[in-house]
Amino acid sequence: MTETQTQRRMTTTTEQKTETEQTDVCPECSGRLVNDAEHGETVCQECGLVVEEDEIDLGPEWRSFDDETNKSRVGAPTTNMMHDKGLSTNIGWQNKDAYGNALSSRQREKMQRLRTWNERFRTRDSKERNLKQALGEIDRMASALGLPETVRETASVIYRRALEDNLLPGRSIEGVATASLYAAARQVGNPRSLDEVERVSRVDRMELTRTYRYLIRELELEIRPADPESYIPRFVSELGLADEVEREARRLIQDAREQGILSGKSPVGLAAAAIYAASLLTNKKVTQSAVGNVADISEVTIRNRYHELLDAQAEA
DNA sequence: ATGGTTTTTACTGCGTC
DNA sequence: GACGCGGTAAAAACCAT
Repeated sequence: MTETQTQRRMTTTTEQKTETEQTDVCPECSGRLVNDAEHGETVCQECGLVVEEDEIDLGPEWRSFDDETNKSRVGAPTTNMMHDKGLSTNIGWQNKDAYGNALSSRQREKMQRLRTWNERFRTRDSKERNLKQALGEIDRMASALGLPETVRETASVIYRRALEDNLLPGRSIEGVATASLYAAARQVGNPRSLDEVERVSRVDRMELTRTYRYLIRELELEIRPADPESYIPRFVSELGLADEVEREARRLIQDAREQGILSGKSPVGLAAAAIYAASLLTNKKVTQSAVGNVADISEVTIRNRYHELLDAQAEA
């Protein structure tokens, strides 16, 4: 591109004061990149390549509505650091008016009342936002895990209780939401393993288990160890196996339970092993690794468990 | 923190298709 | 030779104390 062309382009754009120069260069043609804040784009001056789109111009509005001198609307850019994006009202603590003069005692009392109310509204508002975000999160994870409505409702009840009891401070909304969902799924007998929950959550396993334990303790939730049987139907259908296999697997678990072999072993592992054993007994064989995959259990564990299950079966 | 239990990882050998 | 399976040893994770 020649000098004159560049010049011409520049003169047409310099009027737009919102446009700012950048030091970056175009990945395509090495031309100069220009940030066009008005359209929310970063474009190349040479070839017109749009590098970034959908940025939001947080600056004052360029257009003026009334007289030509006032070209901004009010307020500072918003920030995500505060729950209300810094848009709420703050009332200063000093008993001075806008000019720094002391207030009369009557005025002081009034200001005190205003502070109290403002604080009340603000915290209520913050709780509501908190809840909204958490419930959205619970909903998202629940659908990702294919959990029914009842689980979501239970989860949101648990979350609300946590919020009411002020269990949130020091913990992330994400974490508590995830733990609530995990607890709810177990409570209603439609459990998901920690692995599965962790996969759809934004928090890591440590935070999840820690928060979960905390919730159980503080809210005194009664949650028994998950029943291996409750995992069986889901895994069976994911493997595309017949109902026959499911029945057989259930029977194996029940027999084992009567012999007291179940305690201490991971319920998911037992379910997986029962399915594998059942597939052998019914001649509908699936591989250990296939079962292991849908259940997130190692083949070794399946081997160990299914031997025990078959032994227990022989005893009975 | 610690120790006991369970699960996982990695590796090896065997039989089959 | 790849695959499914069985077994083992050592590491890692989990849990109650």
